[in-house]
Amino acid sequence: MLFSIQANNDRPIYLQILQQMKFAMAAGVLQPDSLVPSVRDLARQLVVNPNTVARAYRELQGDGLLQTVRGTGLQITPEAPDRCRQERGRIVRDRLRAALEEARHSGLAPSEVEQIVQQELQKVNGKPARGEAP
Amino acid sequence: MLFSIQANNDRPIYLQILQQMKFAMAAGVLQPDSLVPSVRDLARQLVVNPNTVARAYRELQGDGLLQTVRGTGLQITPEAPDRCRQERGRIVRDRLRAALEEARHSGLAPSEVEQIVQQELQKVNGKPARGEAP
Amino acid sequence: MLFSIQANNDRPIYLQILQQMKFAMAAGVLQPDSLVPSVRDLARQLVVNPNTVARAYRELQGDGLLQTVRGTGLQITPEAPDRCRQERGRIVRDRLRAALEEARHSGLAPSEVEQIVQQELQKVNGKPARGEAP
Amino acid sequence: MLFSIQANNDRPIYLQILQQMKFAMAAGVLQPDSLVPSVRDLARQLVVNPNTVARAYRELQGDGLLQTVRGTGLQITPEAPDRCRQERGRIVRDRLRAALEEARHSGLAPSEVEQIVQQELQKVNGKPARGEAP
DNA sequence: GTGGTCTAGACCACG
DNA sequence: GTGGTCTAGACCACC
Repeated sequence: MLFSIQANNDRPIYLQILQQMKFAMAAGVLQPDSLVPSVRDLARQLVVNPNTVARAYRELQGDGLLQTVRGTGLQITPEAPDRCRQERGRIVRDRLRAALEEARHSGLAPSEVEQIVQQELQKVNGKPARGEAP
Repeated sequence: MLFSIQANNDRPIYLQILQQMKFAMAAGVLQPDSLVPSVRDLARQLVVNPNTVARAYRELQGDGLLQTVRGTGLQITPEAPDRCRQERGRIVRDRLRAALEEARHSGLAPSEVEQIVQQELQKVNGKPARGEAP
Repeated sequence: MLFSIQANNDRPIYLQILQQMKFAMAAGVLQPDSLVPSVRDLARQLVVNPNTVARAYRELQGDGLLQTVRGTGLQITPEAPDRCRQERGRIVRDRLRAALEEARHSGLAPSEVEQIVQQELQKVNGKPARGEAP
Repeated sequence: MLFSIQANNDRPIYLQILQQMKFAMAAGVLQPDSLVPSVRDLARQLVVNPNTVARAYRELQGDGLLQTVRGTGLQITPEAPDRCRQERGRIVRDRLRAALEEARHSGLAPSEVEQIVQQELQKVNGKPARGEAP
């Protein structure tokens, strides 16, 4: 399956779908000109309301990453992969920067912050996804 | 005065106040037994709705970090510094972990993520990037 | 062949076909008693779904502009040219009026609207704007 | 009242709201920093579902013409008037051009098209709004 | 009070 | 079958 949704997350479901689609486009999992899963199908897969999927798709249209093919479905635009690769880096960098700035302003010494970063970095990298060898 | 509020931030104002007060308590900027600014004063200073300050204070009371002194104001509890120092580390760590996990699932290679982390860490610590003078 | 279809246009494809056929009948490009291209042929030519062509033809039948000739195809009716000539004027007038009314309600001054109309009229008629050579 | 909605129009209600707000911003009827009517209020006025209004507002946010002031309402951005003035001209021009190009390709002679344009232009301008003298 | 999110379900146009 | 629009109503966070 393409995506995983966490309903308890503080981030809206439609944004989770949106971002995961962008990441998938950046990674080449979703190719230009191909059709994304239909609103109804994806809604069934993710066990969410079709309107929620439609909203994510609508925003992706607004971003120029999807376009409608009438009566057929939604198609990934040619520009999508490039744009998503760029945005992916930006998203990741921005979120990391925000967390680091907050840490910096917490009163913790830079060395303490750095230590935490290294610890968490190892945890995250050492936590293999989908049963990879550790 | 103490805090800086970003109204356009995605984080609620009352949480910004709350967290910055905790950081100040952890850092010793706010000492036990001393009084925090009145709701109205702080609201005027920060140019926010008094209800917003009141909510932050209410939660700090609920956490046992502030206590009412009848007819006088809100006082920082003796336990506040210790508790805030502990919580500070937890907050910083949690936010960093979340950002790193998101980076991990973005499709970027771990080496790329690490590179971004190092770059941003230097920026935040004020160390010069690419040979800039400090 | 006859028509040009813009799939990304906001107007439905079947209506584009329909209207262009009417215009062709009005102009005499399509003559009474002659046969229109088969659904499949036209669909291939225009690279659209045969259902789409079929729908346009169906509506033209409903309008009395096409009639079936059993085992042979669809034939242009004797009344078609007259009817299309009349309708052509109505279509053009209606669309122009709608655009002008919208312009009227945009808050632009009538003189500004008129200026835009003149400019676009010249462009469309191929007349040179601002002293360009024709 | 600010706007008038035609439910029978072929254009979606949320787009009618959207465009009329843009026109109002362009005309200065809606000023920067002021709040637009609340979703619920406008929905009541127009007798449409609040979600429909919310959708129009959401798209205006996406265009950078509105911004949320949390717990307070939606505010017109400083850039809105300029952007809307520009867009107003573009919208009006585009729609007129489309209608004129269609007229041009209808098979009508340029002189006939021009005649229709002049007639409709007079009608539209001669139709005074809100009881102006003719 | 405000906007934001989500669900449920209906209807329509298009292919 | 597809997406698009609209309605109705619920719940939430924030101010």
